[in-house]
Amino acid sequence: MVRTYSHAPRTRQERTADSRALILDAAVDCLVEHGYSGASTLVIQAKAGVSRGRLLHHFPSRDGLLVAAANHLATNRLKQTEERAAARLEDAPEGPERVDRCIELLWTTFHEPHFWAAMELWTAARTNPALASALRPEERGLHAAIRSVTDRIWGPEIRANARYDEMRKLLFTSMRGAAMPYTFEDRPPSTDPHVELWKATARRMLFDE
Amino acid sequence: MVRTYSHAPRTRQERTADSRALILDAAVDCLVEHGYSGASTLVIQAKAGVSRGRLLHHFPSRDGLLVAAANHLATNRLKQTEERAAARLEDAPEGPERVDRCIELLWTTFHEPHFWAAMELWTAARTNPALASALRPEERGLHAAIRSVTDRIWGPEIRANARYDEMRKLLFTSMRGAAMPYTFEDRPPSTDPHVELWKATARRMLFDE
DNA sequence: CTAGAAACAGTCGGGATTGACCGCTAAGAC
DNA sequence: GTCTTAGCGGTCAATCCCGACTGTTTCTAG
Repeated sequence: MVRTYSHAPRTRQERTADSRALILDAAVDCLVEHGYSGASTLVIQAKAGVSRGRLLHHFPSRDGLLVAAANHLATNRLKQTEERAAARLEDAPEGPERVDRCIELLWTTFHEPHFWAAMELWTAARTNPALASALRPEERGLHAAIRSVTDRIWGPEIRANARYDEMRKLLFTSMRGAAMPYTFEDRPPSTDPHVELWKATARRMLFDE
Repeated sequence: MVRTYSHAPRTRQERTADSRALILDAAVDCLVEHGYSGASTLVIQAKAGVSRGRLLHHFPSRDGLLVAAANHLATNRLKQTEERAAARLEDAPEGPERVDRCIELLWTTFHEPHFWAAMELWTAARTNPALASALRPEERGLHAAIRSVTDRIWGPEIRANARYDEMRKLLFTSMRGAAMPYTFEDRPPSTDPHVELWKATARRMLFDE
């Protein structure tokens, strides 16, 4: 069957950009919904609502598609975190009371779709060298960006603390480690006992002594 | 082709136990080598060196096999940790010097094959309810056991410390979180900068103030 | 000792997945 | 205006994987 293009006339650049974004968004969604092994090209193309030809034209191999999805995810994840941070930063208090708010805010970023998508990619990267090479530089940049966002969340006052850097690293890794079991636990992460632990530890590290 | 059994005569119980162990060990190996999606029943049966009939007789479905592999892994992981701990505990000093040794020992458990196998299962469990249900009780038991092993590693002196429990939880989750990026990083985990951070933090939590 | 079930061995069909491929349309260079 | 090529649409062959199934041997209960 032959079908004429129904799109409004567009430049090639626009078309390519649209197609890629459409497909990559779908790929990330599928990663979240079905996991790495369930994110087949067929499922992705269905989710994106594109033809097989269109998908394969832009991403000739599944590996390449998922590598691109990894990069796509990194930039999006950062953008989202920045927006969210900006939104919740306005009425944030200073001093010790700010600690609790910050920890709660940071903890939420560890059970969002983007986090799970990233985890799928990390896990898959362990046995997929192409994916690992793609992830390495991307995650480095992302990490630096995450750090700057985190710094803004905590605010200049806390950031000036001598123990701030240690606390930041410790909480970041601890939260990631605590988030993992929620792949199979179904209770709400917001009630995680670690939250209180983090609050107490952060307060002690920053304000005691 | 018809082939007579070449095995020495054995009871059914023994045979079943042998077959299951053989297959489950292979399944865990495949999980480590090829990841969850690469651990197909065909690959596992090849690794185990068993016929298709033998594999399917004991594990009629791939899901069931991987669920069983999860349980198998849990018990083995614990056993191994206990042995290792016992071996390295003998000449361990007491007091602050013990802290460094303990942290190094604990950190090694986060880049062993068993850890990666568990991570594959956790990740897969997120989009696989059957696996998630199997993991939940198993991990609960494992967690309790891990805790008791950890307690013995730290020793009674440190364990008596008021902040011990907080420190233990914090380090455990932080190590897990710090271990994840090593799916795509290829530098040696033993040089991870977090190690120094953990040592400093633990010492301060336990002995300062 | 004998029946019946467990413990295999090996084959096969159905379904899913991947990427090659052929053909067409429209964008953009000249 | 024409010509080249990017951007698709849709089909197909090859492959892989899972689990059903058939047949055979060994254990074990009675």
